[in-house]
Amino acid sequence: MTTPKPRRNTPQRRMILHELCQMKTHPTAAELYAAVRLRLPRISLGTVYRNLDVLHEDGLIRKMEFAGAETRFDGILDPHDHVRCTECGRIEDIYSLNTGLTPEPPAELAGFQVTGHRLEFFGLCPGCRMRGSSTGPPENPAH
Amino acid sequence: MTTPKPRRNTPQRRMILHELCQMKTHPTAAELYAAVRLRLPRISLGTVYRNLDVLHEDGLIRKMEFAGAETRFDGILDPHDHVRCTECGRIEDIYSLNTGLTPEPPAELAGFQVTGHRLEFFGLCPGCRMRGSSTGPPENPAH
DNA sequence: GTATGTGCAAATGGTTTGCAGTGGG
DNA sequence: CCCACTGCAAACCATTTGCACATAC
Repeated sequence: MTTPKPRRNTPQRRMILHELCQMKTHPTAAELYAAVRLRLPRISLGTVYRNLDVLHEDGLIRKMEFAGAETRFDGILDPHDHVRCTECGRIEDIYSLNTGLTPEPPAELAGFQVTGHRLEFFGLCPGCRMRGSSTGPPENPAH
Repeated sequence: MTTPKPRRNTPQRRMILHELCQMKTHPTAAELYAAVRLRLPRISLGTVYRNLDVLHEDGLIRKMEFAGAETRFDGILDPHDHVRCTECGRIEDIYSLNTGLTPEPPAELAGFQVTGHRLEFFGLCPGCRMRGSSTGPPENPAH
């Protein structure tokens, strides 16, 4: 049924996965590109994107798409939610929240066959909070 | 503290709000542009975007930003969640779900001052479900 | 050998912006 | 009569893609 696609173990792919798993942040493709380029100076951003797709398709990494912000990637796979700082874009993991969705979200809603969900909080991270973002809201989260 | 910005009641702005409130779907800027253009043929897409921003800023409409998909707009303001079809992009409102977040989400998470949240489900809408999307998944929702 | 993967550069597509002119209050 | 707003077109920017070459297996 699900014949896995043939994959080649290229240095680029290896290094991308390696660097991603090192990083404790949730880097964007561009940030990861910068990190990988220190080791593989001739790698291209397109290759980073293509490999992130492949790695995600193979279930080796997490791809976190955010509304109105760059996609971020994560080498850690256990399920959790996120808080995102509307000021600086920083992401933190949320494990402890009782979302009322555990252990499983409803299998059906409004006739839709539900295959997944995403719970995302936004606000101000400690840093931005402290330095007082009275300079005005840079982003108006959609809700 | 919060001095409201001076606004002008232009025909374009009036028509955009009017059309949006008529529509029962959650149109994208382009869809709304098409609808408004039937009445105001010389309006530009840029004007639609600018007015949607203004209307959202003034709290008159809802702006729904989705990960990896076009932003959609809504003239209805009461709080609710959404299911989005990963096949055709269709959006349905979810009112009935106990998310464990009501009446208010936590004011603080991981040191963040939480200002909002978004709960989004994805799956297959009745139509796409029926016609069997065995053609392969067109989108790999990030979670 | 072959077809998957790569570097490069150009294309895409939703959204934003600069500018000169318009018109609401 | 001023400044918020408009139409138009170009700019933006994250991401994707076409192509010719390289290389993992």
